[in-house]
Amino acid sequence: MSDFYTKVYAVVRKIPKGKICTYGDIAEYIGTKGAARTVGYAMNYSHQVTPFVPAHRVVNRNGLLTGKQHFGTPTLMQQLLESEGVKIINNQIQDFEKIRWKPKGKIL
DNA sequence: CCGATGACTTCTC
DNA sequence: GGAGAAGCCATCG
Repeated sequence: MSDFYTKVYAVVRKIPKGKICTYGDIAEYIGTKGAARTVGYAMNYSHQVTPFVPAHRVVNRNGLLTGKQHFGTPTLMQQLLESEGVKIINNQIQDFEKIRWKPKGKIL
Protein backbone atom coordinates (compact mmCIF):
# COMPACT_ATOMS: atom_id res chain seq x y z
CA MET A 1 0.00 0.00 0.00
CA SER A 2 1.42 3.30 -1.08
CA ASP A 3 1.47 6.36 1.10
CA PHE A 4 -0.94 7.97 -1.27
CA TYR A 5 -3.60 5.36 -0.65
CA THR A 6 -2.92 5.32 3.07
CA LYS A 7 -3.40 9.05 3.33
CA VAL A 8 -6.50 9.01 1.19
CA TYR A 9 -8.08 6.35 3.36
CA ALA A 10 -7.00 8.12 6.53
CA VAL A 11 -8.71 11.30 5.39
CA VAL A 12 -11.86 9.59 4.16
CA ARG A 13 -12.25 7.66 7.41
CA LYS A 14 -12.04 10.94 9.29
CA ILE A 15 -14.99 12.42 7.46
CA PRO A 16 -17.72 12.85 10.08
CA LYS A 17 -21.06 11.19 9.62
CA GLY A 18 -23.42 13.29 7.57
CA LYS A 19 -20.55 15.21 5.99
CA ILE A 20 -18.89 14.82 2.63
CA CYS A 21 -15.64 15.72 0.91
CA THR A 22 -14.41 16.06 -2.65
CA TYR A 23 -11.69 14.21 -4.52
CA GLY A 24 -9.91 17.43 -5.31
CA ASP A 25 -9.86 18.53 -1.69
CA ILE A 26 -8.44 15.23 -0.55
CA ALA A 27 -5.79 15.23 -3.25
CA GLU A 28 -4.88 18.79 -2.46
CA TYR A 29 -4.70 18.09 1.26
CA ILE A 30 -2.42 15.15 0.69
CA GLY A 31 -0.18 17.20 -1.53
CA THR A 32 -0.93 15.71 -4.94
CA LYS A 33 -3.33 18.36 -6.08
CA GLY A 34 -3.70 17.24 -9.67
CA ALA A 35 -4.23 13.63 -8.71
CA ALA A 36 -7.94 13.82 -7.98
CA ARG A 37 -8.42 10.99 -10.44
CA THR A 38 -5.99 8.86 -8.53
CA VAL A 39 -8.02 9.49 -5.39
CA GLY A 40 -10.97 7.91 -7.12
CA TYR A 41 -8.70 5.13 -8.21
CA ALA A 42 -7.77 4.59 -4.59
CA MET A 43 -11.45 4.50 -3.69
CA ASN A 44 -11.86 1.59 -6.05
CA TYR A 45 -9.38 -0.28 -3.90
CA SER A 46 -11.16 0.74 -0.71
CA HIS A 47 -13.31 -2.36 -1.01
CA GLN A 48 -10.35 -4.58 -0.17
CA VAL A 49 -9.16 -2.31 2.61
CA THR A 50 -9.93 -2.62 6.30
CA PRO A 51 -11.51 -1.03 8.17
CA PHE A 52 -14.32 0.04 5.95
CA VAL A 53 -13.73 3.28 4.06
CA PRO A 54 -16.83 5.48 3.72
CA ALA A 55 -16.24 6.16 0.07
CA HIS A 56 -19.83 7.31 -0.30
CA ARG A 57 -18.84 10.50 1.53
CA VAL A 58 -16.43 11.37 -1.25
CA VAL A 59 -17.93 13.09 -4.27
CA ASN A 60 -16.73 15.19 -7.14
CA ARG A 61 -16.38 18.95 -7.10
CA ASN A 62 -20.01 19.57 -8.00
CA GLY A 63 -21.32 17.40 -5.19
CA LEU A 64 -22.39 14.88 -7.79
CA LEU A 65 -22.38 11.17 -6.99
CA THR A 66 -20.21 10.21 -9.91
CA GLY A 67 -18.92 7.06 -8.26
CA LYS A 68 -22.30 5.61 -7.39
CA GLN A 69 -22.08 2.88 -9.99
CA HIS A 70 -18.95 1.55 -8.37
CA PHE A 71 -20.92 0.50 -5.33
CA GLY A 72 -22.98 -2.65 -5.29
CA THR A 73 -25.95 -0.95 -6.86
CA PRO A 74 -26.32 2.50 -8.47
CA THR A 75 -28.61 3.53 -5.62
CA LEU A 76 -26.54 2.24 -2.71
CA MET A 77 -24.36 5.30 -2.45
CA GLN A 78 -27.33 7.64 -2.30
CA GLN A 79 -29.07 5.43 0.22
CA LEU A 80 -26.05 5.41 2.48
CA LEU A 81 -25.78 9.18 2.36
CA GLU A 82 -29.48 9.72 2.93
CA SER A 83 -29.39 7.35 5.88
CA GLU A 84 -26.76 9.64 7.38
CA GLY A 85 -28.89 12.72 6.93
CA VAL A 86 -27.53 13.91 3.59
CA LYS A 87 -30.18 15.06 1.17
CA ILE A 88 -29.69 14.11 -2.45
CA ILE A 89 -31.67 15.21 -5.46
CA ASN A 90 -30.95 13.93 -8.93
CA ASN A 91 -27.64 12.40 -7.81
CA GLN A 92 -26.54 15.76 -6.47
CA ILE A 93 -25.95 16.62 -2.82
CA GLN A 94 -28.12 19.38 -1.47
CA ASP A 95 -26.51 22.07 0.70
CA PHE A 96 -23.25 20.69 -0.59
CA GLU A 97 -21.17 23.65 0.53
CA LYS A 98 -22.86 23.55 3.92
CA ILE A 99 -22.07 19.96 4.83
CA ARG A 100 -18.78 19.95 3.03
CA TRP A 101 -15.96 18.87 5.29
CA LYS A 102 -12.25 19.38 5.09
CA PRO A 103 -9.48 17.67 7.06
CA LYS A 104 -7.88 19.84 9.72
CA GLY A 105 -4.34 19.64 10.99
CA LYS A 106 -2.50 16.37 10.76
CA ILE A 107 -4.37 13.21 10.04
CA LEU A 108 -1.62 10.72 10.70
C1' DC B 1 10.98 3.48 -18.05
C1' DC B 2 6.79 3.17 -20.76
C1' DG B 3 2.02 2.63 -21.98
C1' DA B 4 -2.62 2.07 -20.33
C1' DT B 5 -6.19 3.23 -16.90
C1' DG B 6 -9.17 6.16 -14.00
C1' DA B 7 -15.04 7.07 -8.69
C1' DC B 8 -11.41 14.23 -11.65
C1' DT B 9 -11.25 19.00 -13.41
C1' DT B 10 -11.60 22.54 -16.77
C1' DC B 11 -12.29 24.46 -21.21
C1' DT B 12 -14.83 24.60 -25.76
C1' DC B 13 -18.54 24.02 -28.73
C1' DG C 1 -26.83 22.19 -20.35
C1' DG C 2 -24.95 18.09 -22.52
C1' DA C 3 -20.90 16.07 -25.08
C1' DG C 4 -16.14 15.92 -26.41
C1' DA C 5 -11.26 16.80 -25.66
C1' DA C 6 -7.22 17.96 -23.14
C1' DG C 7 -4.55 18.33 -18.80
C1' DC C 8 -3.52 16.57 -14.66
C1' DC C 9 -0.97 12.82 -11.51
C1' DA C 10 -0.40 8.27 -9.14
C1' DT C 11 -0.85 3.29 -9.79
C1' DC C 12 -0.30 -1.14 -12.21
C1' DG C 13 1.60 -4.56 -15.43
